[in-house]
Amino acid sequence: MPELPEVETTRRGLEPHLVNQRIMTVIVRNPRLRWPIPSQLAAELPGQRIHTVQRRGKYLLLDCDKGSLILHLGMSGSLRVIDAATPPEKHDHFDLLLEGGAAMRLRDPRRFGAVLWAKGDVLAHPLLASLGVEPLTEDFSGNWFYTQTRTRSAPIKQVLMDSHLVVGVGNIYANEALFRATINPKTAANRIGLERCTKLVEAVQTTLQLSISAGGSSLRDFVDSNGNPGYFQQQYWVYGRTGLTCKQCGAAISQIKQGQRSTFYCPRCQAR
DNA sequence: CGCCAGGCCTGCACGC
DNA sequence: TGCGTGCAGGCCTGGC
Repeated sequence: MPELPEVETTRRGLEPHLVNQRIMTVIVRNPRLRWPIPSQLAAELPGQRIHTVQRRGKYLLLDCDKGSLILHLGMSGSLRVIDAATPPEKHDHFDLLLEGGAAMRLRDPRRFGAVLWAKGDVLAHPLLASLGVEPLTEDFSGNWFYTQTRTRSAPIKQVLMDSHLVVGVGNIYANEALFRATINPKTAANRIGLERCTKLVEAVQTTLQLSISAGGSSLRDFVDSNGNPGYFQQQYWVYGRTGLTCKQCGAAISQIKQGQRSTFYCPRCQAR
């Protein structure tokens, strides 16, 4: 389940293998992702050079000569750089063959991911244009978050996961950050004061940073890696720990549903 | 067999 | 009226 740290780790792993590489061939084995992979890619991409590998939210952006390739991993997607001769497996839907014999291969069993092509300003693409602030920049501050949430009466967890406000905070890290900030996930966002907003913003940043740092250790093995950099090393405070004891206070971790998503929290540490 | 997990878009209903 | 907001549905497969 790639969240921002996994996407950023993937970006860092891809970057040295892709930048300044020329695309030789595009292989689409199954175009049926969240949206169809554009059929013109196979004709349009070969010959183009990749200039940068960037990230916006959970989208990876490969800036090429004549446009940008937009990649999203959905919830089960992974990207690897492998030898182009490696036989594809069942859910390997998309390859970019590079000069020199390497390939970037997308695997996505559940096909919630996306491969799209944007000409011109990629950030103006409909999927990217209305995204919120990047959580690891100064734009995401306690003051800003406090101001933004005054009109939001929804539970703080759902507001935190609104990608039109702040990007990259998925279910796992929303739960973890709220624990760190000792805020109850059900609290209405506009009932959280400036001080606690600041605490929450810092908790989000700490949670994401720590996770990126953990994922970084697998970067060296990105080529031929399992394609899930960092993901298996996670240590969670609350996520997936229903009924287990809180690592902070020993109370039993609760699980509830919010907006059709599972929420985990410590009823004692996160009382309000 | 049924249910659940996950990201996030789309479409719809609601209130100011 | 129009907009912001919040809710629900849908897309998929693997694992229990």
